[in-house]
Amino acid sequence: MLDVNLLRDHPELISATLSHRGIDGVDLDTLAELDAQRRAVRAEAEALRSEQKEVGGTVARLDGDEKDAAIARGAEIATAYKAKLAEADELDARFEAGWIPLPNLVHASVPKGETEDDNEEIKQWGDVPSFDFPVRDHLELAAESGIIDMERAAKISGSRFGLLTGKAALLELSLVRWALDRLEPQGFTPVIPPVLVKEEALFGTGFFPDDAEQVYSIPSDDLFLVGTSEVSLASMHADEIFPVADVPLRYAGFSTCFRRESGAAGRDSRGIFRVHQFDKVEMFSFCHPDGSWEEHDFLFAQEEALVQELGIPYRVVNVCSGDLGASAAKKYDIEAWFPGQERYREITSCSNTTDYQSRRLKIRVKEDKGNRLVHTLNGTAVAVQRTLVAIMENYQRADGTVRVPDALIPYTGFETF
RNA sequence: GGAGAGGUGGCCGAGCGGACGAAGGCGCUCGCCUGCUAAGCGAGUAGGGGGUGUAAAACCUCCUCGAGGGUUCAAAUCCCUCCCUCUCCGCCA
Repeated sequence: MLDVNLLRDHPELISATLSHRGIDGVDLDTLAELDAQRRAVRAEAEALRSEQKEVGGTVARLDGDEKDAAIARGAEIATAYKAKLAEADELDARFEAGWIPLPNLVHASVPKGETEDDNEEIKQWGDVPSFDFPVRDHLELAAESGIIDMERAAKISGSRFGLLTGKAALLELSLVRWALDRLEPQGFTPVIPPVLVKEEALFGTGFFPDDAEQVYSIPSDDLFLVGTSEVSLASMHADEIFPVADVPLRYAGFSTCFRRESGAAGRDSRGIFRVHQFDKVEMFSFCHPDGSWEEHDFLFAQEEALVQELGIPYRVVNVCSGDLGASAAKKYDIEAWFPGQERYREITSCSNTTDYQSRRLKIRVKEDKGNRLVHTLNGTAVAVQRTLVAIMENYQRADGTVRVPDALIPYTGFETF
């Protein structure tokens, strides 16, 4: 959620962001009028309330006719107050309906564009491997050993579910543990959070109302399955005020992630590249509002270090405005090279959501001159399934086996699979 | 799932219809005092919205005592619904 003061003092910044993001049809003038109106009506209601309290206060001290008169007067004011209050509430609701969906202000360095095709490549790392044998994709590589079983997964759960068995399962655990071991010394506290969350958590992080169609819901219990542990990690500190010394506060959350992938019908339908359920280690940081761009670089540096240690060639893209989520002010994606697809595909992303989430979640840092909203940032450490695919395809050998990246061997206990 | 207890400020804890945003204590901050880590004394110490503004300040006002509704001139206090925590029983990874 944006700061309402922007609408009052700098509406041009909002319109700039909207046009940057390619969103039109938002009537800021009407919103501003509605805002002024709701405040005026709220002020009238408050004046009545103040009078009511004053009159009410005299009732206890009066007797006889005077008391009766005060009670009668109080009743009149109470009626008027309730009516005015209802009017103010209604105006608030109308205002919020227009205000809440507005996305975060985008950073000036975000390229303007509509789809991921407009993302700006800013870096390449590593050498795209060349093979002197026919390249297999991850499913072909898994065929012999059967460590990825799509057919049986479909039997259990339908399409877009995967089953990792044997060494694939062990490799997942190795990846997770390896990532946590790298992050903990950098100040990230490992966390295993709930993945079933309340609506407030999704609203607070900006996934509601914008991406509601991507979220699995459990209507019988009013709970939702998270698409990323970012939701849980951000929400765990809702309504808190940190001492300045406590920030940046960093977590590395490990969780299963659930995504409906609605609208992705037909895309990446092969294997475990895009599935409804996957596992991920996610970095999350609550930091001082003056330091979030540095923190963004810091989180991104962790991502690069991890992918580099795995030795997977990648490129970095600065995600364009149209491909940016509502809560992000800026986002870098790392796209790994997938020999099976012969192109770069996203394996991590790192966003600075500035105060967009913290405003909804009411997370502040204590300062002498009033408390300030923290900035929140998130970044993928390891998206297990996609990383597994990237490893398999990049480390494949002529005989169809795969070499385990050196960094993981101490964790896997095996060198090939 | 069954039975009971309870949710108040950073923490503990009073209040159970009227001057209560809230006694008291602890903690913390500042000052004083005491010639030795300690003690004592004084002051301050929740968050948020709106308004006036000499706009850094100061002032006025409203909201918040788990959440939401209701009763009343008036609710932390009474009623209803929901959520959460704790204890005991049952079940269970």
